[in-house]
Amino acid sequence: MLDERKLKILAAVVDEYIVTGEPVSSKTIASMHNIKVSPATVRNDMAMLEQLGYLEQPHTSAGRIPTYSAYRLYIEKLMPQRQLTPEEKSRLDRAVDEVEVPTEDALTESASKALAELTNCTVVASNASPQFSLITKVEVIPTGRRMYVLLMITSSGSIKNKVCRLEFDLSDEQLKFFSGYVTENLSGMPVEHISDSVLDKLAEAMGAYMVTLSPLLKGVSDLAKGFRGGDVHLEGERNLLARKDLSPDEALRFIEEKDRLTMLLDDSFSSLQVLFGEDGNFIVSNSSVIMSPIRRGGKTLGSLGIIGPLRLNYAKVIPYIEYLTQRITEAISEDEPPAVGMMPDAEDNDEKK
Amino acid sequence: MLDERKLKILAAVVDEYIVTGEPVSSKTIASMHNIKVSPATVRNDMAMLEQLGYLEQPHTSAGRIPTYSAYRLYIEKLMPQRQLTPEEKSRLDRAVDEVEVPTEDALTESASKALAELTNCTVVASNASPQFSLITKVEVIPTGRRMYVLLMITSSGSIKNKVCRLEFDLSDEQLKFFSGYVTENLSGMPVEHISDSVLDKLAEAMGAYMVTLSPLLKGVSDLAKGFRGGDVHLEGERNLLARKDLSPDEALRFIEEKDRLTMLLDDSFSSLQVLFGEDGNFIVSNSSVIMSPIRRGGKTLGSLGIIGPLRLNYAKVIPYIEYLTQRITEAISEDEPPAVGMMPDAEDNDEKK
DNA sequence: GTTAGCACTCACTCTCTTTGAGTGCTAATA
DNA sequence: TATTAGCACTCAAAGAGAGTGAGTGCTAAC
Repeated sequence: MLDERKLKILAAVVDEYIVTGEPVSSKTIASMHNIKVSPATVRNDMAMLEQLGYLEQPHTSAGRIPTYSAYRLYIEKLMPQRQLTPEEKSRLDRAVDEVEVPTEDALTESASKALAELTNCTVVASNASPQFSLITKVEVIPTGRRMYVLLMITSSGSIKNKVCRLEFDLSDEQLKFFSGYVTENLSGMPVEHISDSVLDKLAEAMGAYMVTLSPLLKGVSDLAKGFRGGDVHLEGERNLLARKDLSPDEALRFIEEKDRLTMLLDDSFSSLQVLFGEDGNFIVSNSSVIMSPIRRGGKTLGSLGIIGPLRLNYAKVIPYIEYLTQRITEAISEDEPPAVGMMPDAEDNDEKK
Repeated sequence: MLDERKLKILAAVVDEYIVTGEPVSSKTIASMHNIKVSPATVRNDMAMLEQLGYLEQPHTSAGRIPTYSAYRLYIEKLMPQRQLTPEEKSRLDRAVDEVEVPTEDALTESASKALAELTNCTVVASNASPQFSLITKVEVIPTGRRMYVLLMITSSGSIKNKVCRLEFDLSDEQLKFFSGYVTENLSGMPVEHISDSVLDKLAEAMGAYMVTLSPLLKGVSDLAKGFRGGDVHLEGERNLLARKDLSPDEALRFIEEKDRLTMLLDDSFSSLQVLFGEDGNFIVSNSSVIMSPIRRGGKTLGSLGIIGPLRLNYAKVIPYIEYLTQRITEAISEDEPPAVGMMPDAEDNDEKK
């Protein structure tokens, strides 16, 4: 039913439409070097492709445009398989290699910037699963009268802080006790497990200190909440808003409600995934979202991808995304698993240059 | 030349235009209860006001719209003087009072949110002068093998952090030495004074430790740079982009280049200031920026205001801004001056309830 | 199975007309 | 002298045809 030529024609229509954004006519297709038949034949095939749901006409006397099915088929089978050029490769490598401290977060951030720049699209980075984000350390630092900065660090490399004001000044011992005790008890724990009940137990165990320190515990709880709920971060929002083929209203809404994206992503998808802004979902109409996972030890820690117009240069962009996520995946697994609850004590290290 | 009636008519035109966005006709004005003359008379006055540069016509057979001069006059003299209702007052008070730790930054942030919500405009908050942002504390915290979080806290209450990776593990003593030494030497210093030469001196003085710790000093320098350059922060960007009477392109550009706003603000303006998106400046055309300073000890620490359409409900919005900035100004000066370089030692404090 | 030929469709563009809100001017009025 | 009624005038905006041409589907010939 879908013989070679029809597929070739379909691919040509998609290619052409991606470039021009105009409905594609049989004449245009027939004039291509790799198509050796007349416009009339192309028309017949196009009519067939339309019946099969791959093409549609805005109106009777117009050319054809691809349907979502066409894009899906195109991405899966039809599009030209491109290799990254050495220049592209080195540009992408740079984004990964220049990161000083290769945590998941830092790598993703640097990669996002590069990707946004190279594709002129908006980059989407999701920290899919807070259950894989473990608490590494909790620290309290005095900063002025009765003011304390509470610091929480997670295994993915995120740091959040919060200023707490207490009723009392705390002694050095108290501070040390608190951070030591909390770190010891919480480190290695997934952020999303920090519930009020966990903290209540902690408070009980602290006994005498409790009254004094409870505002700090409250702070810990607030910080943990801040980490929870898969973050979705966008880079280069302007690229989305600036596109004239996307509705600014919808784009704005997407940016505001970006967190809802996590729900649309297959819970622990293990390879590249493409979503379209169709009917019901909240993705901008006429846009596509391409996401690729960042994995470690069989688990999907997060994902990186882009949102762009439906008529996107998939053949160019997809290899970028695949390469970057692969490099990041490598980078975080070749690094030793992040230390958990480590509290370096006063051991003298040799200091060779 | 500008008798009472003409001013009344001008005010009425501005009021009406702000509401409808359509050119205002003589008939509309004449039908208002506080105007007791016929359309013909209004027309005569309007012609006069046009000659004086307060009104203009989009085309011959249209009504009049206000010019920038008209808005200026309106804001200065003409607009109705409104008192805040008790509800409004309490809503604004809440934004200031609910801030747990009343630093300039935290107050401004909370106020921004409230203001954006109440006005449906985009809120602009500027931290005008980094020279008034003093370093309060620098701290290093170990977080995994050879990884350290560097923390910098300023007098305005901002906290920034950076992860550094070293070649060696540091002992507790080394860490303590570093943060103590750096805090001692930098605290009280304006962030913008942290230059490479200052740090070089510090490095020299550290002598033996230097080689080991120099990546940390580099980190300090990076952090200080991050604080520098008067921050302009926007809240509720969507309100700007969503407005149909403003160009999305320009709005986007404004959001991206928001920092340029500091240059347009009078260096140390001491009372409410209104800017319009005119001719050359980069402010969105047809928009107005209203900023009011936040001061302390005769110095302008920052400012808070909004950017909205030219046809803005000034009579409502300006009192909001004035009230909020005044409350913030009070809040930060009634608080004791922020402790500088304080490093609480192990002194036992009494712990009465 | 492919293609040339041809009638047909329909968005787009252009021009022309109509409409009506709003003005400026003039002459009458208080 | 200030105000107003009356009227001619202007011009953007909306609507109505008419013409154009890119593109199609169908049929019949190759």
